[in-house]
Amino acid sequence: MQEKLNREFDKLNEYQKAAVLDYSKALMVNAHVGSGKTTVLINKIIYLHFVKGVALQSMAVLTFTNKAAQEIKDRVKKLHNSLGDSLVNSPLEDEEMKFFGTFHSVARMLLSKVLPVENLGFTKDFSVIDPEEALELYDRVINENKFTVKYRNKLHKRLEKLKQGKLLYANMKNDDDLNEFYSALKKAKIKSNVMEFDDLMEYSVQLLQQNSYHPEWVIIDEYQDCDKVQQSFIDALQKEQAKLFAVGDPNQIIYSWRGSSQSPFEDFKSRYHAKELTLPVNYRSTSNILNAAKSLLDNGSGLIGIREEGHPIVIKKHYNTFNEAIYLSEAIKRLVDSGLKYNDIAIFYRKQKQSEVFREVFDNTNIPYEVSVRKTLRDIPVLFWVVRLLKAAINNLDKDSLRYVLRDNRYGLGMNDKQINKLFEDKGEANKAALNLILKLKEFGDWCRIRDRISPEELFEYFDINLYLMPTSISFKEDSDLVLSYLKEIWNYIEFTGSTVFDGIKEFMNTSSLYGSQILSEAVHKEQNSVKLMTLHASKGLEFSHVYISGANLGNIPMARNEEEQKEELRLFFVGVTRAKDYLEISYHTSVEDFGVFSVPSPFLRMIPENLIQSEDYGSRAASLTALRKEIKRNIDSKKEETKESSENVLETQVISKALVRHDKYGEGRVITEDDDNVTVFFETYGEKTFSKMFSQLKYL
DNA sequence: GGTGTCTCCGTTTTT
DNA sequence: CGGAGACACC
Repeated sequence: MQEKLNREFDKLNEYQKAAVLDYSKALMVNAHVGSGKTTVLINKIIYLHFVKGVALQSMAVLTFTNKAAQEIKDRVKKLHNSLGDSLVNSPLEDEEMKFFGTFHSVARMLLSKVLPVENLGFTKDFSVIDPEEALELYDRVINENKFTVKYRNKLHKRLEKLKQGKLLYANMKNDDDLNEFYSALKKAKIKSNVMEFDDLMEYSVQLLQQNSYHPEWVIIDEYQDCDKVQQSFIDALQKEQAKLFAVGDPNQIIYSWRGSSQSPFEDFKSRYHAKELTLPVNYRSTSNILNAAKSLLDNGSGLIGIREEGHPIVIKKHYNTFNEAIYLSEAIKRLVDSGLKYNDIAIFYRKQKQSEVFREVFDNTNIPYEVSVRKTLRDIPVLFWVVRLLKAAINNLDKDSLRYVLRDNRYGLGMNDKQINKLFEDKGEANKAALNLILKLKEFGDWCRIRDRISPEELFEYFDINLYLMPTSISFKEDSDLVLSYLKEIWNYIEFTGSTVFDGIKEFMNTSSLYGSQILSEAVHKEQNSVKLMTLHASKGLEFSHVYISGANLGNIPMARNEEEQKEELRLFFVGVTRAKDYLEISYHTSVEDFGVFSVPSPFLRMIPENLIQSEDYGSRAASLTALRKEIKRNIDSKKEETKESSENVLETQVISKALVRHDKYGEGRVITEDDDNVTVFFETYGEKTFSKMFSQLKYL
């Protein structure tokens, strides 16, 4: 056993090993990009468990996404079982990792299993509602109390601001009842026994502070993304007693816009007197790519590469996204012909909207692709309807779900609010179908209790679900298959937890909004061998052999804003660049229609040293090079006319000539000639030098 | 209730 | 710039 462990730890490099074998009370691991962060985390857990004898149940392992949590659990399980001496250790059960999960799922677990949530007015089987269910609740509370609330379509944002003590639409002529609404909402949530995502964190922090629970170890993945609430959650869990282990990369802070600290690492170190270790070795990228990435960092010297030089970074100028998409579909076909797989290739962009053109062109050119968009149960209406039906069945207090089931006109009964209110008040002509459904919902608990075994099919029949799916409709087969496979998913869970059908469904439904998208992602990822299209944000944590970053224009990457936000955009760009293992291509467009985006390459491109770059003008091989140039110039000029006032700096540096400039290496010099692409500068000590205009780091004085 | 003017905001997004 | 909503006025 000990030998096996040693062999396992010997696979690590010296820095990784130091982080794993450290036994400080609080340790922060500064894990550079591609340095084996997750491997260290897994080995740390195994080390603590087997060497230091810490039970897995007494570790809280916190991640941001379900995907990361699942990966950690899978890998710990695998490593644990491969090390385990079958005489001493039995295979690892999921139950032992019950405090491994996202911040929200661990908070929920604590609230429903450990902490006295009753003190706040909830019961242990409260359910978690997603933002859209919350919106239904908001509507109901506003209507019931006859509140005046303006800007209803931005209510979620307004509430968020309110919680931060700020106001959206601060200059409203006549105030509305937002504050009153907010306190009424709090009460309504307690009455319906539901919590929103934020409530999970807020309430668990509150109760943790008042009660004496803490785990032995708190282990945090991607610490740089912690927002203030998550930090106080860690603090409340730690309680000056639990030991801490956190990994993260300050160069990859890309979510501070939702309220993470500006310097999470410094905060952590001073708060917990934490020791810091570094993982510097990047195994992922060629040295050209890694050096380009380092040039984007303030202090990239800590990052060490081990790979060969590789292909230069290609920077391509395209007329617009459409032209680029055509070019890419050809390029991708060539790559695949030469042996690369579609899923080795990814295209990143700043905004979801940018994916539309790629989809269209790839559809027409038969390139298999997959776009990462947020998918929830709500994106499959039939499943969402069934979920609401089951929620109403297991919780008769959940009037919002009942309303949804009755109101929905595709699968439900298509009733309006007036009719539903009448039904609830026992007035007027009763709708027979509705009464029948309500009766079934009420009796569901008893129906479950008097049976030992219930199959998904029996449940399907009990509610006459076929009837609601409309057997004559075209989508009937598809819909009923979806429902049945979803029910089977629930039954797997019931079997796994060993609970009764009723309790199992209840537990599953109460948490479905926390894991909803995860269930779907497997269905969505059926097409494995496809080109992946995603936003730069979504690319974090992934890697691909070939990466194309599209639309590196000023106003897009970065979206021109204040300095602090620009720094974050640079880190976002850094994240995108460092996803590439072997080949990186970055494009910018000369014709841009988007509001706020300019026909000018991103200033970030000029930060990359020229010697790492191969700059290509797509279409320059065509005969009409000059025509194309002229067209591009016309475009830039017309855009300049339009936006003369709004954009000062970057445009101007390209208009001034015979100007005094400074170069990092050659010092001060004077511009001699300059055209669309190049600048020739005379330096006192070095003579004449010509630079590519887009990428040289000349400063105009 | 209809119409014209004014103001604010826009992007990224996990749970 | 363009859309959504509030507000003022008829």
